[in-house]
Amino acid sequence: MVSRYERIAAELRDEILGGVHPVGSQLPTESELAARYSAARGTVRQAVALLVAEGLVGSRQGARRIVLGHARSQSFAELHSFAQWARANGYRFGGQVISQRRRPATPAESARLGCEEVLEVLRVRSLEGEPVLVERTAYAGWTAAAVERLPADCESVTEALRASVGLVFAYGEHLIDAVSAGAHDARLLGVRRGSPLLRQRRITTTHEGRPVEWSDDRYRAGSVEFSVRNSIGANPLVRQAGDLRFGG
Amino acid sequence: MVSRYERIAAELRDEILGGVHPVGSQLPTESELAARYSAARGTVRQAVALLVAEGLVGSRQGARRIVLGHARSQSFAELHSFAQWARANGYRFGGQVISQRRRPATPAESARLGCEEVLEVLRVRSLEGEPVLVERTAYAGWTAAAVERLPADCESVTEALRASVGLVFAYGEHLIDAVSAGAHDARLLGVRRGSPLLRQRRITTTHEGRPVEWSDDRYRAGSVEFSVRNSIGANPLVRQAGDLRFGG
DNA sequence: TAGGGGAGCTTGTACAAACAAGCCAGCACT
DNA sequence: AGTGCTGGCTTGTTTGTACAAGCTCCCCTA
Repeated sequence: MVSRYERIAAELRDEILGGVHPVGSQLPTESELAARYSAARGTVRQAVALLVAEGLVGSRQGARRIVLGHARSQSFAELHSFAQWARANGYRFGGQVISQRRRPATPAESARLGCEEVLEVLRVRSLEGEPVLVERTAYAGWTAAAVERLPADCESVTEALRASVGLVFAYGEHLIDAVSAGAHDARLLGVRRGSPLLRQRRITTTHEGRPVEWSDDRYRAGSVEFSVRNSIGANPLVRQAGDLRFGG
Repeated sequence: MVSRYERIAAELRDEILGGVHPVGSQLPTESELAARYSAARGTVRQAVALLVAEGLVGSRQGARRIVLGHARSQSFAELHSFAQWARANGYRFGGQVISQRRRPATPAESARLGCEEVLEVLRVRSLEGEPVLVERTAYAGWTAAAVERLPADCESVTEALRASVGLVFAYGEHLIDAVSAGAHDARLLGVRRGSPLLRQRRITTTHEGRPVEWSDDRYRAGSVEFSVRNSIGANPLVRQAGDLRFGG
């Protein structure tokens, strides 16, 4: 059972995406929406707050809310899992484990994952038949057995782990930058050495905040891009200085 | 005057950042917090919701809330404005206009900005004395006069426009990918041609949803990275397929 | 005609109350 | 020892009310 405010939000979102409320137009007031849906104003506020968080609608005190855009943010799962993202968008995709082995954790991994042994997995994933992503993942030791049981061409590791051992990836932190393709990456992706790659490093944790994996994903340039919407009120994406050695 | 829930959120955030609530520990319950601050439960919920949105705290129905991390997300202004971000983090920075001219809008610009003439500005920005960013911005025609009045070494265009003509950058949409440095970019940034660059294209609008600028910013690899936190509930960053020509 | 002052509207904040949904520890039972 | 269940605890949802803050537009005035 979805909650009332989620259903109202979905209905409004459909109206926006369907052109009932064009970009730049004003949304109905909270009172109007409350009357239309026979809901309390607070419930309508929750619904609209979702759309604001998605970047679909702009809001500020005193002024009517305005439709900002048509595109829709997708779910955590789609950002987290290549397979779920690709499937939700109707792409043909695949994946293949290139190598996999247990080894002691490096100091950095030990700090991030809180364990002494990791399972290192190297995967290549493809989109529409083209290899687009090299994924180097270190799984925390306590998950190694479950990961090793997965088939080498497992489409979605996220879903497989959830189904097999009930492991849920709940929170993630992502760092995004650009790097140059090394010889190995270049061969796996079928690009020239030195080509630009879009790198997404991420650490994922369970509901309890327990780290599960630390991954370094490198996308072939032009294959994938990240999109973020924000507003003056709040936004989640942050710029950070890299490890440039200044003054050197 | 900041609101009650924002002050409560700030206090809780300080406690988390100060180690009163270590990573992995449980936050006090809503009832406890409500009692401590003599506030209604709803107000406390608003405060905690802020921390959840920042990715600092994890939350799910039935279970106590858990502290997830120590780092804090910054504001829209810091993502949007290089100057505000750099200043807030204590970096020495600078900027210089390389070229600037009015010209007719390309079809793409016309569609995005909704105008027929744009002001094209090429800027280079530096961090700690090193050039790190090439910024190619197309300002909508109606802002051209105000932008042209700015000094060539204007530190923060955002702040200057706000101060001079009350123009507020309220909403943004950003696309992030990696590209290869062309000859021009390479010379401006002092890197070799073909080096990887982190590209952030963005469109910015006013409160009313009126487009102000369309910008293509290219960061030298290693100088800057983007960070995003998300949870299974909601997240704002989205992966998109680029313009890879499939099956070619 | 240009500008200032409100009036009314709209969103934001805060409180209170009740119930629903989900988690977890401890208990009883096998 | 392990398993299943239950009751209490905690967060999520919904409604209702009241007031504050900020925006818009109209009208009045200079």
